[in-house]
Amino acid sequence: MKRPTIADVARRAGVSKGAVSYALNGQPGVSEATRQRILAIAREIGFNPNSAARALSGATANAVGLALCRPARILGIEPFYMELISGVETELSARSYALTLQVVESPEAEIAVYRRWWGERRVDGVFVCDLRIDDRRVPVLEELRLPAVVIGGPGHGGGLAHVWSDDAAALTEAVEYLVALGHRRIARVGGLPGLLHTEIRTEAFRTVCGRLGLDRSVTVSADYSGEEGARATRRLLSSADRPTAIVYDNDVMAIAGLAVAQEMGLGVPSDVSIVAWDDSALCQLVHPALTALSRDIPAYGAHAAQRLLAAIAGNPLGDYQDETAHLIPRGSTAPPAAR
Amino acid sequence: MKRPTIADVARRAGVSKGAVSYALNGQPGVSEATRQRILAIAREIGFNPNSAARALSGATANAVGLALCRPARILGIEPFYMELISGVETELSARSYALTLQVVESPEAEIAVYRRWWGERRVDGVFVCDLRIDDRRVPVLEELRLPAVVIGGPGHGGGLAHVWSDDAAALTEAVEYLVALGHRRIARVGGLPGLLHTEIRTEAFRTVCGRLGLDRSVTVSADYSGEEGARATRRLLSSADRPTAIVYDNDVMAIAGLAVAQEMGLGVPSDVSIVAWDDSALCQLVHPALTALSRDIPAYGAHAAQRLLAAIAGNPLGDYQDETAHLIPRGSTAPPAAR
DNA sequence: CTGAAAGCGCTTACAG
DNA sequence: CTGAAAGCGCTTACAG
Repeated sequence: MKRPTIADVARRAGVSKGAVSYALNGQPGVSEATRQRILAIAREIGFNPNSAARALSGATANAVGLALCRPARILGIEPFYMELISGVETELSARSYALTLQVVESPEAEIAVYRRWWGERRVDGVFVCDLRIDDRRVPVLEELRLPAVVIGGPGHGGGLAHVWSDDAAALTEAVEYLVALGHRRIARVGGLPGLLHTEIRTEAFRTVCGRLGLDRSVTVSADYSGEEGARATRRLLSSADRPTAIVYDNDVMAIAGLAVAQEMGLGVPSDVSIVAWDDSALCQLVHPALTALSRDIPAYGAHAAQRLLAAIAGNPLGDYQDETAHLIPRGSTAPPAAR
Repeated sequence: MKRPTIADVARRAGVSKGAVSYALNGQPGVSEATRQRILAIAREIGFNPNSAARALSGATANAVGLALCRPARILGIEPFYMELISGVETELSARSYALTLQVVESPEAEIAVYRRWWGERRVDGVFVCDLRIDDRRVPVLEELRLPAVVIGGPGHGGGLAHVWSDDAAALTEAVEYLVALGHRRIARVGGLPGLLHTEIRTEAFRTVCGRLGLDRSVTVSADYSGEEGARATRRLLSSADRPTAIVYDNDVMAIAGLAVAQEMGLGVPSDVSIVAWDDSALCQLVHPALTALSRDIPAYGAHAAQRLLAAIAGNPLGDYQDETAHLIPRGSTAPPAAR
């Protein structure tokens, strides 16, 4: 099959190629009657503008990029990214923007991808995930002037726009809830150290525990994987001063923690209460269902996409604070048993 | 920053733009010495070919497409797709191919996406997932002559190349294993009816149960989600003629089934044995860990990508049968208790 | 309101 | 082995 071009439309309509371009792009320069005639013909012959030609003249690729730097085994199991992508897509599809996805091995590789995308003019902008403190990607994106939206924050994104939610407040709510139930020895299994949201949560945990006088609280670091979540839980639950409640930085580690408790013959929630972060469907698949810090991740992605498209269009909207995750109590939390 | 173009490289090297193009693409037409000089300069000034310009003249977009038609809540929770994508990416990145991802709402929308991608020349080829019997996407892709690799099969892909694995054999192995343990009442919670791999498994289940004389075996249909997996399990376990073992079409439903059994006060594996399909890390997160039909999904994706790139290059390699999923026994299966 | 033309940055026959 | 030129299919000033 031969792809129809703008010239085919122009010939059929008896106008110039320029007129067709104006009509298709909603620009002034053609009469309304002509525009409608051209649009009808384009539809009839199944015309779609060649994206390469358009990119070459218009300088917009109509595509945005998302580079993910997590090992395959974590990417697969973490519902977060796919949910985020689903949300991003709803915005992008509506404006016929494509999403270019790339899985990278390291922050350096990710930076190389950005440089290549920029050089190839392959994308008009990018999403930046898993922001770190003093993130080396930020100055590169600023130097390239590649429009970018940081998913996460606040802060540490240089001049890049953030779409973020208040993790400190959410964590504080979870701890206060556990304390209201009567817990005093609360532990936290944190995500990868160095990631900004991990650090924000660690700091918030320290703060709220200090304020409430929970002096035996502790954070153990893990990498968001089930294996490390399990290991951290095993360590916590076999310590002399066993916590009565554990807050996890994602749902995968929380589920692994639940299995470890059951394995060790401890009841959940009778012996240990468990709170998960990120309330994917996973949390309701297990028994007992997990109390979780929930938020609408597809919406989060959609907001990020809106901001990125606005930045690309030259109307940056600045930072955006998304809803704060809120606690959904389920069967995995209860008052601690008297011991 | 101004992006360097081929003209910048040519000027610096004191050669024509054509010579630079030949040098960069490994074509004959420049001496080895000149080629090296040109490559060094390109590297030095950070030149990357503009992908739009290249696509416009060369007719290749250096991108392939993947359209996924599953609701966000299932996409997020099913590790399969992300693992597949990870594997696809390893092949694509190695050849500087980009992956364009699109989440669609319906098979019709997916077909529209293919037509648009083709018309826009946005991708050089596509992956087709979740093949159905008499799949309407197949004739469209053939008509468009858009190179495509079907992930799944065998059969029902028209002239499109398949990368598939023998689900019938894997399912048979699982049932034979359960029978060897002593089970006679085996149920199956199947995936979405209409999907080819679901139908293949349903047929294989019927066949092996017939052969082994398991006349009370039954398949219940679900949609791969945890909710429906739980509902189906609840139905099966509350029936008078309760099965002693259940085989699930994915890991998410199996985990939901495990929770339901525990909820109902049934022991796993003492009262019910559970076998999951697709052995993601999830299966080892729960307690007891799930016996699963395991295969290397990133490798599956990588093979599909190799085939697609070959087809795009004009050297179609034909169908490819990937490894058959093999059973990994874990704690969720055991001989049935005497009743 | 419309048409003819230049130009985006490459690739690739075609001459030398 | 190398250079000059056409062409891919659009967009967008620039004339009319």
